[in-house]
Formats: sequence, C-alpha cells, structure tokens
Amino acid sequence: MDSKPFVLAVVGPTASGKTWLGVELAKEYGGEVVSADSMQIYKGMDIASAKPTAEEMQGIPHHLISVIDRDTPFSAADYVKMAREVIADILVRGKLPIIVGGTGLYVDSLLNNVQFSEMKSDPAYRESLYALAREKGNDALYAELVAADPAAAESIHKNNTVRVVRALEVIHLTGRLFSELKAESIAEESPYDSLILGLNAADRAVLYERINARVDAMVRAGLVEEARAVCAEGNMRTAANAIGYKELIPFFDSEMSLGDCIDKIKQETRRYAKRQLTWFRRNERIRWIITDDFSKKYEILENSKKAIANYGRV
RNA sequence: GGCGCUAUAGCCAAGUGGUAAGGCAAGGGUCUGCAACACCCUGAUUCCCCAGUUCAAAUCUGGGUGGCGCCU
Repeated sequence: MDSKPFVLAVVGPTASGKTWLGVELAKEYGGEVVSADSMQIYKGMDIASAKPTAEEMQGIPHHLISVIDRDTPFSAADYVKMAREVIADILVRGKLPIIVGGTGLYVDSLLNNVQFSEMKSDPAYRESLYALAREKGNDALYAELVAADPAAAESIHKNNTVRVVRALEVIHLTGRLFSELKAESIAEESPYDSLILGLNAADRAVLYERINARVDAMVRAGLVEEARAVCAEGNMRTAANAIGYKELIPFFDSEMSLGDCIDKIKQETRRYAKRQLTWFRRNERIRWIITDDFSKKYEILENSKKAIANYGRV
C-alpha cells in the first residue's frame, strides 16, 4: 500500500468530456477539481477556453480557473507551484483532488514532480539571441547551443528557435548545463500516488464532429463578441495564443467571411486535439477510457469507476 | 451548334522533350519556465482517357471526355 496521498487525474483531447467526467467523479468520491489548463487559468476568455459553467460544475469546487490576469505572464513552473498548494489544501480537508485538463505539460510537470529552480528571465539576452537568429540564421543560433551544451542541442531541433533560446538562457542564467538541470529536475520522486484516466474516442472522426459542434455552440454563446472585446483591449499576450480569437481577426478586418473564420477555428481546434493526443499517447501510465460514442455517459462513468476501483486507492 | 482556353496528390499549383518544385489540408512525431506555444517527419512508379511522333512525352500531334469563357 502506497502511503503517498492519492490524486486522480482526467486528461484527454479538447472536447472529449473531461469537464463532465471530472465533476461526476468528484460527486462520486467526494472530490474537488483542480484544472490543468493553460488558458482557463486566465480571467476572461470564458467562451473560447470552454470554461465550465456554474451549471456544469454542479456545486463542485473548481480550482485554478480564472485566477490570473490576462496580461500576467504564467508558466508551467507557476502552475506546479500553485497546484501543489491547492492539492495540499484539498487533502487537508479530506477531499480527493481531481486534476482535470488538457495541457499535457502542466499535468506531467505536476505529477512527475518536475523541479523548476528559481530563476529570473533575461529579456535583453533573449532578444540578442533572437536577433542573432534573425540576422545570421537558425544555424548560427544553434551553433551557440552546440558549443555550450551538446547534449541539449541533440534533443532540440535547430529550427526550434523558441526552445534553443530558452536552453541558452538557462545556461546563461545559471552557469550550468541545460541538459544537466533537466536531468536533475525529475530526480525527486512524486509526492502523489496518481491514477490518470485518459478520455478518447475510438474513432477520430467522432471526436472531430464533437469539436465542430462545440465551436458552433461557442459562436452561439457569443464567442465573436468575446473575441472582439479581447482583441480591442489589446493585451493579447496570452489571448493571442488562444484558439478562437486570432482566427477571427481577419473577419474583424473585413478580410474574410465569418463563416470562413469559424471553419478555421474548427480546423485549428482539431489540430490542437491531434497534438494533445500525441502528447498523451506516449504516457504509458494513462488508463484510457475509450468510447465510440460520447453520448454514452453512463458507460463512460462506469468504466472510469471500474478503473478507479481496480487501482484500489479509493 | 461554333470558336478559344484548360485538365498535374484531397485542394491550390510549378514544370513547355530528358526521367514530377512548392504551399495548404491530412496523418505521424518531438516537447522541462509563453505549451491552445514552438518545431520535425511523411505523400504522385506518375501528370483526364486513347492512339501517334521520338532514343526519350506531363510537356509535341490527332481523337475522345470533363471544366471555363466567348459567340450563335
């Protein structure tokens, strides 16, 4: 018997029914939901990020949703720190923490107990690196990393400027190798005993139909107005990344029809789901709950409960 | 009905006699501080069909079929 506190997690691609399942399981086992979503963490953006409504929450406490201002930078490191605190609090109250979200990096960082050391950013240095890439090309930038940390260079593609710059920044800031710090970061054992449930469709087309339908529902719920307001506000730092806003800009600028922009949102959402699946699929610890029909909620819930019972912690 | 143009991967598209660019979509994958981010990999034994010219045809010729435009 593991003495570490038990934590349940529900992951899966967007529109796979994580929100619903999380709430049902919370009702069943006396749990509280801890969101693991890089967009829902921000205030506003309610429709685009598909935040659960009060009705969907059914009175179950939800944490780490709408807690950060849109113009505040936020990272996986910040997430892990906050989530640990929230989880500790839930455990103290004798409830079951249920992590629900589609941001793979956040879930993995939290459950694998990735250690993010305290370090500041060096914007000027970063900018100098980006300038190097712009002026002399990706190869020149990459050469810096190859020279500084060959092991790190091996795992980062030369065209992935964002990652190459980050690795160099870490080395610059700490005086240590990025590859070394990375290895050390997962040295500590996870403080949680976790069961990860993964929701997915047996047939990709079924998931895609669901996504399309949900985007239409978002539009009916006022996505366009929300996007107009967020775009007008200007502080797009975070929102600029969210699917559902940037795709509408051509419509606001009268360069594309609304219908075409909405189709684009659907397409980007489908691609996002595909990337999420790629991320989660490689995690062998995930206990997949496969359904060929998302409307068979009873079946999904029963299969989930069976998996939880099998695990034997609650 | 006549004349002109055109037909290359799911879509857009280069190639005009020498052995099928590229982009998008799709699929697969990577991922440790912006992750709904960023990045990588994969595709036509074949160019609408048939016949011909040629050592060699997606490229030239003839015919057929489909599309577009103009005319009657």
